[in-house]
Amino acid sequence: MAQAATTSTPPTSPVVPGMACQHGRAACADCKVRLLSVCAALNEQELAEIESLSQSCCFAPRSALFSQEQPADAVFNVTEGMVRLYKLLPDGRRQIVGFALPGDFLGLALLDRYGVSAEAVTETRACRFPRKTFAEYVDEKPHLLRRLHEFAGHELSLAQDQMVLLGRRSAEERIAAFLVGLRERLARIGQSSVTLSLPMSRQDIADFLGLTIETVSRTFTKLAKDKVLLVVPDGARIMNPERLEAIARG
Amino acid sequence: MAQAATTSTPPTSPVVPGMACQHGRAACADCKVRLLSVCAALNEQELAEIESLSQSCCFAPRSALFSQEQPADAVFNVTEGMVRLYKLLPDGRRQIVGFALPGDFLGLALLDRYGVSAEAVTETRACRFPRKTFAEYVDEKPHLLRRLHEFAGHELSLAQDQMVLLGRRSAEERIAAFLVGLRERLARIGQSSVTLSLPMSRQDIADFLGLTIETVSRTFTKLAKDKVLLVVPDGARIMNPERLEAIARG
DNA sequence: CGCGCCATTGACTCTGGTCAACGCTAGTGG
DNA sequence: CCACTAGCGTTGACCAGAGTCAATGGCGCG
Repeated sequence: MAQAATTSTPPTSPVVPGMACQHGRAACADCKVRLLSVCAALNEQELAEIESLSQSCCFAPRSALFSQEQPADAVFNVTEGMVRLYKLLPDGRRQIVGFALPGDFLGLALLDRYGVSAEAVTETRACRFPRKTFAEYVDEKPHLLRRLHEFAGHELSLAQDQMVLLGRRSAEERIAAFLVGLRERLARIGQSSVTLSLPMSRQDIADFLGLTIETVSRTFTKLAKDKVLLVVPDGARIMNPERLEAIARG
Repeated sequence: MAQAATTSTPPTSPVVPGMACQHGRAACADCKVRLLSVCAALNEQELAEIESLSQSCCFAPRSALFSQEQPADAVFNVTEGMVRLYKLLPDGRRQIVGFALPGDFLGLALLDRYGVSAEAVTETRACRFPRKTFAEYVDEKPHLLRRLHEFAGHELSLAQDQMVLLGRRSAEERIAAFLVGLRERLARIGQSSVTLSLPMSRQDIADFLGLTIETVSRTFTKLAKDKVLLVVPDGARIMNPERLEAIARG
């Protein structure tokens, strides 16, 4: 299973090896996702301040950022990669409640314990803030809190859309909505591409959409047979976006 | 279908008839749900201020507080009754994303348009704030924003639990989790009772749990046959809470 | 080369959906 | 006062979409 990320803190460097952090840290001023993230609320001065509160962390695929029910000692700003957020039932059934992309913030609720588990899907980089430090900083920066609240509102809206998907849509509609939604999110962060990259496994997709791996696979095959997509390794090329969107909207 | 609530504003009185508001307004200082609601973040002074910004509204069963996609000109603090929040698919399929109870806040996201529709289930009373006015007030009261954010975090957590329910649980588990969850919420607002009151229709329960009315009915019957519940008009008496909770947790 | 993992496909099952009948209750009007 | 109706909930019979179980294929890696 996923190893725990040993976030040992080298006292002098803001770069934390996490699982295996090869690259040095980019300065916040140069951050590619800055304007997409909560940090867009901050001016130069504040950016420097918050930079000093954070560590840049790398996470290898399948490594955990944090686990459900653990004391929430840190919050994260994802800058690169992809993270799956999930909950487990006692018998092992898993529901993925979201995939976090660059610009997404983990730990919005600022609660004492994590409500979900988070695992890197791909090699992931994130800025890590000790929760208490971060919460204190937020307390003196209302515009940052405002920004966090906007993010929470957006998350809530996505969650409600996902409830509609899980409660009322067919397998084909779920897959279509998933692909359309992911494409939109990737486009918003400047990663639009003819071929949609799907780094997560079929099992991940199934656990996100409330399906089984077999149904996901069959549905991809059907959409490919209908010339809506072309299934490629670790991705899909959307051949007929209008048709896919029509299926997605129900 | 649900009539639109004509929120005609009598210029002198803070009591808005809404659909049919028979009773006068209770002062915020006497508000029964004050400590449960976002208002708990406010001191006496602020309570008076916010009281002057709001109108007390009544909504008859089946009347709309607001509708999805409409411009969000108001936010609400529910003080009495029950509200269903739902989304519709183009073909009429409905997913209820939550039931709001006294103390709940509607319009957390403070966005330009409502993301869901809201309809009174029972006779409902709510404090109505013009969104712009409310947003301006929040901007100068960071501790109120903080409180709103806590509420948003809590909502998000509930939404994630609901995703697990919709994505991974059986019909019986859904019903059990619904009953246990509702009982807990009612207990938290001081409405605990041996017999759980279920003012919403079977169709509402079905649309909340991603089931059909027939499956809801059959599952209630099964739980009754198993002596876990006793089904009564507009409610259920929980005969075996331990068993129900065991089913609910999966 | 062969092992293991993941995805795909097929055959069959089953949970929950669909369709239809029926009953109960509340409201209405003769 | 009671027949009639409308709406909601329950129940039964049947159906279908997705799940389960199992076999196979493809690919990367030791």
